Amino acid sequence: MKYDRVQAIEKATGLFWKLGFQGTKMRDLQEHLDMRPGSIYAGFGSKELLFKEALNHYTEQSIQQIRLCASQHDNALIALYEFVKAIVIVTGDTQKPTNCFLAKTVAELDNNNAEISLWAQSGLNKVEEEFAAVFTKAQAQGFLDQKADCLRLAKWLQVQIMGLRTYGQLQVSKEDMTDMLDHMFSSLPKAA
Amino acid sequence: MKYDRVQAIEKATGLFWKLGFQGTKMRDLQEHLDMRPGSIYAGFGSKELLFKEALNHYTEQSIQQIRLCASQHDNALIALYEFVKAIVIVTGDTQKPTNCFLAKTVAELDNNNAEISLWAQSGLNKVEEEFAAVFTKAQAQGFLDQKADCLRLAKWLQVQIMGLRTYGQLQVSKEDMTDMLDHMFSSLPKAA
DNA sequence: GCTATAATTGAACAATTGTTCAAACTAGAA
DNA sequence: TTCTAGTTTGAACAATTGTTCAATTATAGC
Repeated sequence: MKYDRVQAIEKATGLFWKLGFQGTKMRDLQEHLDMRPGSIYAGFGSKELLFKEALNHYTEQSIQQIRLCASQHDNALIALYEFVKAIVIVTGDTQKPTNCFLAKTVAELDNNNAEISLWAQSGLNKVEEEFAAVFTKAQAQGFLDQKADCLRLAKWLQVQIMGLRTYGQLQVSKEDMTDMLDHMFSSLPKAA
Repeated sequence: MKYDRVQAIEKATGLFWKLGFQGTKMRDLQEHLDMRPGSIYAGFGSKELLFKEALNHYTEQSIQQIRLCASQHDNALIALYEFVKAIVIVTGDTQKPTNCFLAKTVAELDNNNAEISLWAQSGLNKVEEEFAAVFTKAQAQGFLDQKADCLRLAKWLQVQIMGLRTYGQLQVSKEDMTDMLDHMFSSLPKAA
């Protein structure tokens, strides 16, 4: 029976996310995906190609999450707040790393793996565009100052999320995290 | 002739910083330090112990930089601004990664290398204490609101730096980085 | 059933990894 | 010079790495 491709990519994403590209060994993947090396290579070509699939999957998933949040709240700014909160405030049961897979990949790999790093950077750009779109929506809704630069705000949000997610790997209380999150969003240029 | 220990640690720090713990191979170190494997092991014990030395060196260096900035400016808030600016705004000639070595280490290593990760976290705590001390100084100088929580501000500053340094790895213009940096510091609770 | 195509298996490979250690070298005291 | 304690050397090792491929098993059309 042929293996379930989507499920395999999901499992690979989880492992790569946690261990990184170099930290994940083919034998870890074999165990985690319950696939033999031949099958993995037949299906994905190489460790690097499978990793790129994982980056793509993660990026698409992230964008879907942003759109879901945007559709669930009348106020686009609150939608962004909830999106970030869901990522940053750890709910004890999930085992997902607090870290951003794309940012982690960019940090891990240098020029020896430039292609993978650029792949991850491209994912971050897509996410940033999505943020900008939601800010524009907030502007149209009248929740955000008309003069605000949405592209710049999207960059700013990326920085904030990267900071919070990196910091979240340390032992920080939920209160401190929520505190910083609230402070962050209260500094946005609200409509007059 | 015996090798120069401090210089070796400095070179090792640069390499580990750029390539990470897993990405740096013993043979890279041998080449970079111009030392044979036997000498490295005689001097440092193992790759892991040398890495810890590098983390210590980086942490001490960072704290010294903060103190230097603090001593060079009458306004402690401006001192912090200049410290962050020097780190985040890339001056073309230096080859230092924009990334924070400690944060990168925490991100790279999971529970399989918990000890090293905790070592890096301890370094981040020391730096955070140093930030808190400078904020307290700013308060004493009357540049910061007396009611401000300096420990909380230190955490906030860590988050901002982590965000900016991670984001700085992408292709961003100096203008955008400076813009975010200025915006960041302008949101501090200045004294009335 | 039979055959042909597709997918899976897992032993094996060459390359790379962190590390060791006997031998060679060095510098200073006698 | 001779002795000795401290260093450095680099070939070698066992373990681990990403990857391959001939053999095996499964699937589907007749």
